[in-house]
Amino acid sequence: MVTISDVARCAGVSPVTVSRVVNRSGYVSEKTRQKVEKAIKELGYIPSAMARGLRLNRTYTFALILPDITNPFWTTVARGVEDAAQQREYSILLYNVDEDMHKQERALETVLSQQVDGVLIAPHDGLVSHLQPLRMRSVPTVIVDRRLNEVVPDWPVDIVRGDSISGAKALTTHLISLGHRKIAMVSGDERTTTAQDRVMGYRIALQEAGISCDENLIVYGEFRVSAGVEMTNHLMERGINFSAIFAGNNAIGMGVVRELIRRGIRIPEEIALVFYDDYANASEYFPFFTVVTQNAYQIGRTAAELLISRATGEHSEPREFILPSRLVTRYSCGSMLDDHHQSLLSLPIVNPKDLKEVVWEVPLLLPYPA
Amino acid sequence: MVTISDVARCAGVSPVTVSRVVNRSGYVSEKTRQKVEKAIKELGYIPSAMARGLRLNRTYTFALILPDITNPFWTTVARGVEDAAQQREYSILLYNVDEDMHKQERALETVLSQQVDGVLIAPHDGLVSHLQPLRMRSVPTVIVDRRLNEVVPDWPVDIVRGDSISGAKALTTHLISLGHRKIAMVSGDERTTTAQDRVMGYRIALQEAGISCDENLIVYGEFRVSAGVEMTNHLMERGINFSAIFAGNNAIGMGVVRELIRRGIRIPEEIALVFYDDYANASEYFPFFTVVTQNAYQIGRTAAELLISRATGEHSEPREFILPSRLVTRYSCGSMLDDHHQSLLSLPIVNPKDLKEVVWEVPLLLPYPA
DNA sequence: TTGTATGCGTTATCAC
DNA sequence: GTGATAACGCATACAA
Repeated sequence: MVTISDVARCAGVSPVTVSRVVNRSGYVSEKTRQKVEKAIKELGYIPSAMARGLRLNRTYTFALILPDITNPFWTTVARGVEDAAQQREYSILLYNVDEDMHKQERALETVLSQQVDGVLIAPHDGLVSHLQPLRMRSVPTVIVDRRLNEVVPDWPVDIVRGDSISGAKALTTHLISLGHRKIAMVSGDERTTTAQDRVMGYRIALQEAGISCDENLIVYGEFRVSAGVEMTNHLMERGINFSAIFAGNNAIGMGVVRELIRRGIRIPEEIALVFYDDYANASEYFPFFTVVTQNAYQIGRTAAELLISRATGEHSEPREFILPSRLVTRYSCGSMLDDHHQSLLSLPIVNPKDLKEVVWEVPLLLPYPA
Repeated sequence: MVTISDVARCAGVSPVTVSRVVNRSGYVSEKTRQKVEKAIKELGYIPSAMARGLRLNRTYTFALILPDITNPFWTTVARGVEDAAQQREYSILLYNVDEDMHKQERALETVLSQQVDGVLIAPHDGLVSHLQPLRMRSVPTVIVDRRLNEVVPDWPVDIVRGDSISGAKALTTHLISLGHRKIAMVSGDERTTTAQDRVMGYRIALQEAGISCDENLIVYGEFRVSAGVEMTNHLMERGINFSAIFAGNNAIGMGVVRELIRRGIRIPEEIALVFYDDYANASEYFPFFTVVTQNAYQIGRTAAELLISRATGEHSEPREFILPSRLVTRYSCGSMLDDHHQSLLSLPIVNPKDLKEVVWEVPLLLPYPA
């Protein structure tokens, strides 16, 4: 390996001078600079980020801890994070933790040993205790698309997320406005704050519509396609009566679709369906369900930028960004469509030319009482 | 920050002893081990991976350089890589390079400075010169889902990929067997070896069927949805005559679908469509096109395991793994379906219960002449 | 403008 | 069994 000393020897100067040239710090005469640069090129010298990091206590690396890099929502978040990081010369260490607390703990431990400059994490639950390692060592942290269940006055975490409560309320209200009264909520893991918020939004919508909430209609599982299949199956097997399904996230929604299709149940004629978050634009190709979409790319980008700003000391007080969501309905959107489009409801697939795409900016309903 | 010396002081031993306890190396008496372990716990000591890396010249980190972490194929590869790495306590540095040679170069430079133990890369093109930095510093390297255009006797790179030639040949033959003679090839960037191989397989299939290849039917673009839209548009605008489209990858395929739907062209009645690689199981939900799928997860997993094996010196001679692909056809697969299923062709969407799913292991056709 | 000395946190080597 | 010493590659404080 070519080190700074090799370059120094080759250029006939001291290592410090090479360092100064590389980092553009301190005074270096034009002549020596050129000598040094020539030597660097000749030897193909590349500074060791590790040695530099050890010395400076800065690695220009962030950790990105996600539940599932296979889910289009999270990959788009990751893409936003990566773009912002790359632009500012930061690298990203990726950890996939599967909504598994054990894996999350291991990832956190590893991350601490790596001395990253910051952590972007979608924590499995809202307990601060599970992020304790980050807090103790005051690692700059941004929480992505989720939130904490507690207020932590002495730990300045930033949060970038959508407003799941208002999004879920919008979806539920949409279904109610179409005449649905029995709406099944097929949710993800109850411990995640997004699952909590989406169920909360669902309850609020029902309450405001004067519909009593049947607890049998609320099912918790995992944020995965297979869980969507299983939960749908479970509901059908138990013979529970409902005319619409609210899928707690995009993967669950795809599972619901799969199971309903398998059973030969037509969407939305027999059972209507709404998703939280689209699934790689599935709603565009398969426009028989309605989605609330968050701008995942922007969430990722904003989170990374915020982390850079915190890591470089540009801000220190905690910040929370709540990005807007949109309700997108392309079909079965009776309450929003005119008669002509209503009549399309009986068709299983519609030529998009005949479709009116309705996009509705979901108003933020914050703050909510605890 | 708590260092090894702090622990040593707290336990009343020397740093070396602490190191021995942490790494289970050398002899340590049971009594001191307990003292040290108590001190570690009390102080919350976490070894610095950086300092250790500097000393050992090993980071337990791999770089994963991908074209597009938003594409379900690559995310599944990434997932396989991550799983294998996590299992062996390796971390993954993720770089997204967008089939952009400039970004790839920057990523490589960064990666070298990080002193990763190995690199997993889907190189933009097959030129060894563009991987020169890795070769010069003999960084253990595995090429993922692509290959090199040159033979490099003195650089032992491993390769894990599918056989795009045979896969593309199978897809093309499938179309030919359905009666198609004018098949448009909507390919990705001509510089990537997968694009080259898939066009090659397409040509071979035509040739074997005695169909002359109309060069106007071959279009090159990017491996993205938007490019799929544009290329389809381009073909239609130029009034070129064809009855089927071969999409060079999954994203392009989704673009083709989007544009055909937009134009109100029915798939496959008016234009048949095949994809290379599925798109998040799109073919399952939307079973009117045929795909060749690679086991992306296995590709990623195998690649990571291979890299671990090389990084730990378990093997040194170059290896190439060619994983099998499958042709999956669920609809419009006239030549493979019986009359009943043939009759389904006129329906735009079919209840999967009525569908015969045909999965065909694509035989490897290697080796091919250069 | 350049160089010397020092230390970042760790572990291999050798001595006791 | 345990400890002192040196070195990994770099950048800072200080001296020249």
